[in-house]
Formats: sequence, structure tokens, C-alpha cells
Amino acid sequence: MDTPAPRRTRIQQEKRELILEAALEVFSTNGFRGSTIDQIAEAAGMSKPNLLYYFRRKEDIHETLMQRLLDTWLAPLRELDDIGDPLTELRSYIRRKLEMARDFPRESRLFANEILQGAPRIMPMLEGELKTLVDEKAAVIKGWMRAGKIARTDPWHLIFSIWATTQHYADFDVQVRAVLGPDRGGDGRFEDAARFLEQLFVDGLRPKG
Amino acid sequence: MDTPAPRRTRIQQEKRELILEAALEVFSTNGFRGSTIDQIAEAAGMSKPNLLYYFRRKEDIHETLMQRLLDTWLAPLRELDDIGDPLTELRSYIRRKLEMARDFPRESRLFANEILQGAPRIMPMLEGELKTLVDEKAAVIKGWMRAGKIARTDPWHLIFSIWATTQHYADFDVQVRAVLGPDRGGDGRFEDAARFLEQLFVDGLRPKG
DNA sequence: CAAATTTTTGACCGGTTGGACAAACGTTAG
DNA sequence: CTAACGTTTGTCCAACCGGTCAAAAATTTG
Repeated sequence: MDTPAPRRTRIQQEKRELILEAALEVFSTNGFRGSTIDQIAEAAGMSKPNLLYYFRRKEDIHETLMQRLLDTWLAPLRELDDIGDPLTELRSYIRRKLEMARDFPRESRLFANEILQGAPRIMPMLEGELKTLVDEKAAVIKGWMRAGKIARTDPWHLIFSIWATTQHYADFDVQVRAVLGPDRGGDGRFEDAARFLEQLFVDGLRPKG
Repeated sequence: MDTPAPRRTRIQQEKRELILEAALEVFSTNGFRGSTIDQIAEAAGMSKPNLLYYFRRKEDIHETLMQRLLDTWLAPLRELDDIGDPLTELRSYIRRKLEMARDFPRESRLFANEILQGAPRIMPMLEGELKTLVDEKAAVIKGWMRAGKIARTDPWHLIFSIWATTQHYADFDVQVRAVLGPDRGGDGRFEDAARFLEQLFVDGLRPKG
């Protein structure tokens, strides 16, 4: 099904990386339609026809970017495992997701842009791979609830709320910084967020006496 | 500072409303740059030059839409009051925000689009009006914590987490529906979400010991 | 070196987009 | 009726955008 491993020269590999890096920057802030090939080419330090020599269509860049993103994006949830203490597992999942929001905000915004516009390009993946993964992990969480390890609640919405709260710090970064102001909006905001979220979810999920 | 009350005929008022309604639909799904005047005009059932008779520039439509949005968008937070039981107050704030995500998803997505792109048009409002309001309400919440009515935590991040979790059901609606599937992704998803969020926040904020 | 291949660029093209404009059309008031 | 005013539309334009192409420049290969 996949393209049969296209042979690429060293220059091709490097330039393609350069373009993808530039495109991530441009797409994540302007969306797909709001971005122009010229913008990406300029950010990558090359001319438009030269860029089009490496990616024949604008959509190819976006598609490549999206494919790479999805692999790494779900990695934290895949790691959520049945071994170990449930509350500890959830806590480290939240921490990993928040670290991704901190370290890969552009990827988060690229994803958010796609979903906001109705996920026209990745809908099959949402209904397939993603749903399967979430259902699987929801079953794990349900097991923890049955065993009395965490409070009974809806596992799917629990996962949604973890996504929402962590990605918020990437997608709505400007708002967060504007509201916190120059004093508290600095680098420490992610640690404050980590502390808060840990408290919220751990106390909110601790099994009731 | 404001425009000196432009006189408008009845037709002008009606047509402007029609255009704003159509523009909300188009802008919220395609973003500003991703939307064309033609699309909006067609959605409003009129020709492009006719639309431009009521709004001289595309940006004017967006600006008007954004100004109206901001008023209603912060209303729920403004209602958060010091009277009444703190946990009840927070619970009804969450409920109101979730109802807005359910009833006004286009407004939510319009706002999300703007923030995602760095809030180029509303940054002053974020740093001014919004920050002032949030600081004010954070002080109220801090009072509740000092009084031992709710658990001690960061009020600003608490507000962020309420925004994030509730707006998620509007902004990421397609993902939510895709993951929940045809069975659970129906109309009941907002009630499930309300139940879950209430449990999460109320239990997570109940004062300890 | 020289031939072959890969990379880069300037010029160009067709389609789209935001917006201008004048003329036509409709409505209302005297 | 008619003049004034408000509304609608067809036509047009300049800028922009995604993408092509041939030729020049650089690099690799023999």
C-alpha cells in the first residue's frame, strides 16, 4: 500500500527536512488555506520553484507533515499501560502530554487547525486508528475502576479532558500568556500547570472511601 | 472613541444580520484567510457586490463578528459571583460554559481560530479586559480557598482548565464524535460530558480533610 | 577533463480573490 | 408623476496564488 521506498539523494533528504520544518511553522500559525507556498519557500530560504522541485504540490507537504505528526502524537497514550499503579500511570500520562504541549506547540496547533476545520484529511484515521486506541485504553481504565483503584467515571470523557487541558497550553498559548501577564506568564507556567493538573485529576479520581 | 451611531434603514439592519450569520458559518469552519467573500455572499443568498455594499471590506465583517462574540463569550464568567456556595457556583459556571459549547459551537470555533493564529486582532482585549476579568474572578476563588470552602490550588489554571474542557466539545467536536462512535456520539454526549466534568471538578476541588 | 545527472532559477500562465464602479432597478416622498 | 434616495447587479481590474517549463548552474560520475 505504501509508496515503494523512494530513493533520495543526501541533498533531497536535507532539503525536504528544511521544507517540512518551515512548513510546520507556517501551516501551524496560518492553517492550510491561509498559508502560501511563497511563505514556506521564504521560511525555508529557497525559491518557490525550487521548493516545488522537492514537493510537487502544496498538499503533499501538508500530508507528509500530518502523517509524521500522527505517529508521535499518539505515542503518550500508547504508553499508558496496565502495569503499575493506576493513579501513577495517569499522572505520568498527563505529564507526558503536557511536555508535548510545551516542546511541540506547533505540532499541536497543526493538529488543532485540522480538527477545527472538520478534519477533512484525517477523518478516516480518527474513526479508525484513533478510536481503536482510545477504546482499548478506555477498557484498561474501566478495569482500574472495577478493581476500585480509581473512582468510577466515564473513561472516554476522562481522556478527552486530559487532551483538552494539556493541549490548551499549546493551542491557546497566547491567551494563557496574556491572562497570566508578564510576571506569571513566563517559563514557569508549565510547571504551575503541571502542579494544578496533577492535583485536579488525582484528587478528582481518587477512589471514594 | 466609538463610531458615532451610524443610521441604518430597516433593510440595512436585516441584511447586515443575514451577512453576519452567513459569515459566522463560513469563518468558523474555514478561518479568516480560508474564507472568501463569494462563499459568504452565497451563504447569505446575495451577490458579492451587494454584500460589499453592506460591509465595505471582508475584514469589517470579521471585526464586527468578533466584537459581538467577545461580549457574550465572557458573560458566563462575569456571572461567577461571590454569593452562594462556592462549589455550586463553580458547578453552574461549568454547566453554562458547556451549554455554550453545545449551543454556540461556531462562535467557539471562531474564537479558537483567532487565538490559534496568535490573536492578531484581539490581543489588546486579551491583555486588557480579559485579564482584568480573570484576575478579578481569581481573587474571588482565592477567597473561597482561604475560607476553606474549596481546596487550595491555582485559580488561574483552574479557570483555564474549565475553558479547555468545555470548549473542547465545540472546537474538537468532530474528533469527539469520531472517537465516541455512532452509538455514544449522539446528542447524549453533552450530558455525559456534563456529568463527567461535574464529578471531576467537584471531587477535585472538594476541601481536604 | 567531459558527459550525465541533479539542483536552482526567472519567466510565465490560468484561475481566484478582494474590491471598485457605474449603470440599472426599486422604493418612497412630495 | 417624478425626483431623490436606497438597493442590486454585471463588468472590470490589479494583486495574488498554485503550479509549469525551459534553461542555466551546480554537482556527480566515468
